[in-house]
Amino acid sequence: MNLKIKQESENSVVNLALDTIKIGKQALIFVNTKKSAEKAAEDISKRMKTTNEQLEIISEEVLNSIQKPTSQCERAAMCIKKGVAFHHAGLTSKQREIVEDNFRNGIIKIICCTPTLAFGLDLPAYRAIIKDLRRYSQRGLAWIPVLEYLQMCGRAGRPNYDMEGYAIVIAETSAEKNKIEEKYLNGKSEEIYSKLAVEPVLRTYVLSLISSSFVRTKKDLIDFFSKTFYAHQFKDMRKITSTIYKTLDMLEDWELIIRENEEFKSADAVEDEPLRSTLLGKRVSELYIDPLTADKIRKCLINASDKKLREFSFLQMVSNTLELRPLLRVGIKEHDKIQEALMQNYEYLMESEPSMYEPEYEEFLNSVKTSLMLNEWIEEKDEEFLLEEYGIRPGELRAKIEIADWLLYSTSEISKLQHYPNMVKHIAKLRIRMKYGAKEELLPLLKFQGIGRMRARILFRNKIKDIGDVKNADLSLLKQLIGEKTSLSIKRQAGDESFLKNENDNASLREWG
DNA sequence: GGACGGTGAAACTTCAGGTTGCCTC
DNA sequence: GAAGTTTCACCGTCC
Repeated sequence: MNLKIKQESENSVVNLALDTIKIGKQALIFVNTKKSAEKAAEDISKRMKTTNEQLEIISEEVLNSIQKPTSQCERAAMCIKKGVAFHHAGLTSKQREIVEDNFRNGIIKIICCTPTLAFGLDLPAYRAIIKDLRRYSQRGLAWIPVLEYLQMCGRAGRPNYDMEGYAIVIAETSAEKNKIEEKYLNGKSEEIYSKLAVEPVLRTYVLSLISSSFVRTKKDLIDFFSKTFYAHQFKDMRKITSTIYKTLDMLEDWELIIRENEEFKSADAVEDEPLRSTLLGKRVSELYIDPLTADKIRKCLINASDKKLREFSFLQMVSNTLELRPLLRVGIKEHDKIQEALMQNYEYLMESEPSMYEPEYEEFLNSVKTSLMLNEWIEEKDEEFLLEEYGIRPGELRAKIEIADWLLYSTSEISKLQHYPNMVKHIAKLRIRMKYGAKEELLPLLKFQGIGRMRARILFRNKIKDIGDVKNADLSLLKQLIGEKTSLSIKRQAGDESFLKNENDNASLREWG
């Protein structure tokens, strides 16, 4: 099919976007990095002359969706004012939601996005414009899987609105055009491979089968796997069996399962060997963390018994797990700085530092950087600071916090089972601090509903530091500091009923630890 | 002569995403 | 591999 697109600029993506808007339609533009999503959105928005009231409102909303807007928020807001948005994992979930909703209702015309939008989310557009079919990988730039290409094309055409939809792939050269035609337009999509073979998945699965008593013997376990898609695809049952045996050995080493009878131990051939999970194994399976992570936590707790601990200790421990990957990367120029910070915190490490010459050292340093970043967060550094200093965007920060929190909770649970009850309190505090990004001194104030790190800090600065202070505080001062509604609410939560007029306010103090 | 500023080319650097897990109101 | 960023040499200007 031949499209005639007016060449308003040198940039074919911009031209396509402008043309789409001109014919009154919408487009999704797929690119391969967050940065280029932002750049593309900016380039297009610069060419848009008009804005409207609705867009102004959405733009404000996006700008102010976190307490203190970051440069990313400002950039997003600027674009949206012109009806163009970018969308990637660096936006907060609130911002992403705003973009998605307003694309659906037609107010936003163009979204420039990373592959986020190709999967899962149902966001169709008249045109799906695919700018990049190659993406950076270990071996340089690599062509993306055909399946992914199909996913992106699948966004073209909105079932209830348009009779048709177009997927447009941009090729820079004719050689590229040929390659794209051959690989994507006429090529076959890849086979789907079972992910069960991936080690972390396999060991998680094996543990869960045992701890839920779904399988009771080695034989049960092998039988189970022989019926999976993995086995069907892989065919070589002998190899699978040996992998599973190795997994069992690991789980036993990690004290997550028990092989009940000693006599079975020596004889691998005996398939009736009963399998049972330990108490720890059962809990780990319920917590749904990687058994390897659970083992790391357990060992760190043992190590920690004769150590001084700080927030950094826990943050580094949870950072250096598969769950938290990808970690923040230590750039070439930061290397010395991070190394130095590590030296300063060395005595607080719960795990032992790998040798500088081991391959895992790089990832270890990354975990140090990641934990330093989380540490800054709980010291009340704002998102813009973290973006500038650590290159982490608000959305990514939130994602990391959520996973780290879950791992901290798991650590707390494991320490209960392993008889380290004194850890529990520390971790509970740390979790709250991480949730709010607040220093320890704000903890009492954070118990109030409607009070986050910002308001708590304001109150604290004005010598209102705990529930008692709130109770005794002058209401007019409170109103000045944090507004009328919140003031009345926290007065009530503090048990000071003397001002009470607002019967509808049922907020009560948050409870924890 | 030297400090400063602007310019452009060369040298570096970096690069997508995300499901459930738990509990506590 | 390519886009974006930093570095650096070079040149002109002003004091």
